[in-house]
Amino acid sequence: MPSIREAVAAMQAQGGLQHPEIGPEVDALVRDVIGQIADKWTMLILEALEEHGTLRFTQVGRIVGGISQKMLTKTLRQMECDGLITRTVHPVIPPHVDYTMSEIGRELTAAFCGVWVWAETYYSQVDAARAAFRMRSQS
Amino acid sequence: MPSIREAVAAMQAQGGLQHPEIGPEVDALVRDVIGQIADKWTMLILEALEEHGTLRFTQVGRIVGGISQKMLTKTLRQMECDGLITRTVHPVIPPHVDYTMSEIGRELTAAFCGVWVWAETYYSQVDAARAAFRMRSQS
DNA sequence: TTCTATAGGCACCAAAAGGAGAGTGTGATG
DNA sequence: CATCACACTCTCCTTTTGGTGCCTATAGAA
Repeated sequence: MPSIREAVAAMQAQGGLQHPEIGPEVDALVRDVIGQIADKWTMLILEALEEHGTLRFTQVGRIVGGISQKMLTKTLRQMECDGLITRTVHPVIPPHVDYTMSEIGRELTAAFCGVWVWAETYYSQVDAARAAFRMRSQS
Repeated sequence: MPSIREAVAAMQAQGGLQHPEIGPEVDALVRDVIGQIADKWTMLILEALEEHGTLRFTQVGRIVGGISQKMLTKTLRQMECDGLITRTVHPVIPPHVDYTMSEIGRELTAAFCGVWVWAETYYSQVDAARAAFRMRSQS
């Protein structure tokens, strides 16, 4: 199993500064990016777009499911801002807006694939661990 | 939600994994698990443990950096509950508690490696996209 | 004797996230 | 004429998140 060490050497800046050539500002940026994209709705929207290609506003909402209009707007704006998706407005009435994944959005989806597989593989073990934890806490 | 179900099925087809049936309750659980572990502090703590092996409470706090005691306690508890880490209490004074990654914690870290690499690779493009977005918004 | 270190618990408070519902503009449709 | 549809925006409200400071026990050091 390849170590995460090489890939995220910048993160060591906090702990031991074993790689001084990667500055703390890079570390902060990577942290910030992770903080933004490591969001529930972002991942679900990425997945919806990966599945269905180009989608309209309400279509994204329907496919993701359980998301309020407010959060849908906000998350889509953030993703557009970060360059994960492309927003195309057709100036017609009623309004028509298309959302499409960008190249780095596709790359991120591919990178996140492993986490989905992990969840699918281990969710039962996580569930068992939670039950065991509750039993331990009671005694 | 059929979207996740199909996506995971596609991943399994790609990776050669096989699961006979995936119901909506499984989907909800997977969503829940993703929602729990897709957390900033959880990821940083996982990385700290991957880097340094077994750690004590204050060591984790120092290595992660910028985390309050309250959030450290809470996140560690959640991770222990989910079975991502193992907590060992040595009944001595002053108290001594060790935190170690479990097997599924290591698997998750490995699965998440791709996202760290993505962030390392594309953070500059994300930064550029944000600047472009701000320019667009102004005009 | 006094002080320190460890791993938290608990109470209080500020800030942010997030949901519900109403409003908006207008062309097409009944 | 009235209604619908889309893609939002806005306000009000509740819930969650997260920070700060104070508290605990006690062996060993100063």
